[in-house]
Amino acid sequence: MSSSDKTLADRTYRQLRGDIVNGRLAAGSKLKLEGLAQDYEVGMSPLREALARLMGDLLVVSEGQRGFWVAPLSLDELDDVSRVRALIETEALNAAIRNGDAQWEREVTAAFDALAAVEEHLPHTSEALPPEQLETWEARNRAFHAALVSAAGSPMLIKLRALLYQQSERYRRVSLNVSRGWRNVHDEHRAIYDATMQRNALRACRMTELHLARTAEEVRKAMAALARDDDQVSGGKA
Amino acid sequence: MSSSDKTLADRTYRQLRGDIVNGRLAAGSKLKLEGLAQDYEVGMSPLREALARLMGDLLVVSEGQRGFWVAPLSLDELDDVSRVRALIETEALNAAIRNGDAQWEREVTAAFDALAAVEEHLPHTSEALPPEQLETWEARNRAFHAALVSAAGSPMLIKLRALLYQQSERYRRVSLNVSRGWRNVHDEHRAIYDATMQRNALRACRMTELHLARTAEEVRKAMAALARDDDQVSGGKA
DNA sequence: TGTCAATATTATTTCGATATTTTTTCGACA
DNA sequence: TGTCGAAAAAATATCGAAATAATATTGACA
Repeated sequence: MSSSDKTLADRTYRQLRGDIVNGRLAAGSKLKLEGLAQDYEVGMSPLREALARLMGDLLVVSEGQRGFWVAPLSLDELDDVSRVRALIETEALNAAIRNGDAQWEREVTAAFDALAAVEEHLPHTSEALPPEQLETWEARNRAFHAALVSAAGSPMLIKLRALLYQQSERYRRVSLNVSRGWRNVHDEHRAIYDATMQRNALRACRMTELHLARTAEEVRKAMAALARDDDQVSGGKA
Repeated sequence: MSSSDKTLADRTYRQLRGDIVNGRLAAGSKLKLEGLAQDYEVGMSPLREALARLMGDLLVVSEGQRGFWVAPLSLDELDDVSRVRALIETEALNAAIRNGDAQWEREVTAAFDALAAVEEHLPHTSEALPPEQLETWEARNRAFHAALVSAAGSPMLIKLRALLYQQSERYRRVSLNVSRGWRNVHDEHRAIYDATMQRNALRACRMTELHLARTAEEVRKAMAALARDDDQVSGGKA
């Protein structure tokens, strides 16, 4: 499938990662090895190798001799991830605005335009979004935020940012499955884009912080609602 | 060996990690699977699982169907790691000084005292340090820096800090094998400790930045010297 | 009825061998 | 002599089953 799928372990790693991030594999659920091996059509070796790599991405947790689980999501971790992501993301954006050349500007603009094309006809009401359109938005949102910081000149900062973005994406997908109303996220993206193009690092970082904080707040509400529902359900059964 | 060595893969992961960080496995060297399996007395499955996890720690790199290598060290990456580490470490220290309670103060003090006990009779001259004493210093230095930020209240910040500390340690060990002179690193540790105990976050962070920058500078010189020697050697042969 | 231990079951972990790919070697040919 | 390509060697990647550990079940006993 992907470019660097030289081995089965690579392919399985990517498939599992996608299924965890988009929530197809539920947070906290047990990963039964035999079942996974059948689902992904691989043997134990590449499967375990993929799971070991996912531990490094903080998407999977394990306990010796007891197996693997999808890393759980929690309100506390949401706050933690959001705060650290804001730190890393603003640091990277700041550096990118300092270092970025004309080529970078073109790439950011292209990514922004592609994202804008999807966002301009997002439902403002609480309609459900077709899954295919959601995936397009996710991909372009990811590409836009990645393009912004791509000129930071720091591979390590980029790497940590990618890790944290992925964590955030997991949380965001939860909220998209609960409250299907889209706040005007496009205005926030445009504010970041404009400030970046004006090389106004301070404003670009402030707008980024605001953007991340608002997203986190939305997720927090969705998770709190979910937790209430779960309590009701499990409470009703008990 | 370690506490959580429930599986062979765990044990092998820890052994390999230690051997990479302390330089026993040279940076950039090829990791031949059969040889490693014999050295560590394990089969392919736990070995590959351990290597996959080390990729997440940025200690091992791989290329599909071509195997694994110890992640290389470079001057560029040294700068990158040092800068990002300073960012994370000061953020964490700042939060710890804000949040730390009396128990935290006691732990930091205990870690500092233990470190001081080793550092006070370090050779100021360019004597070589006995390996056993070096390992003691490494362990206590790690424990001191970990204790400082332990009250940051942010698991993610702590996790990223640990990753970056480990990267730095790899580089530092290079310089310790080249220039065996110890600068007065104890004064720097004491300055950080004192400022922290006075809850002077600004000063504590400044002292930390200085400490990290000086260490990086020392490593940079050592690596530059090494690179010159290597050029001579490979140049002489070519 | 409740607890505990022995047993059965299920799941994870590991090994050894095989399949596949890459790298090296060697010889034909220009 | 140098280059190209085919065959041999070496190394990686994968499978399937055996070994090991954790969990669930059962029945004896208090």
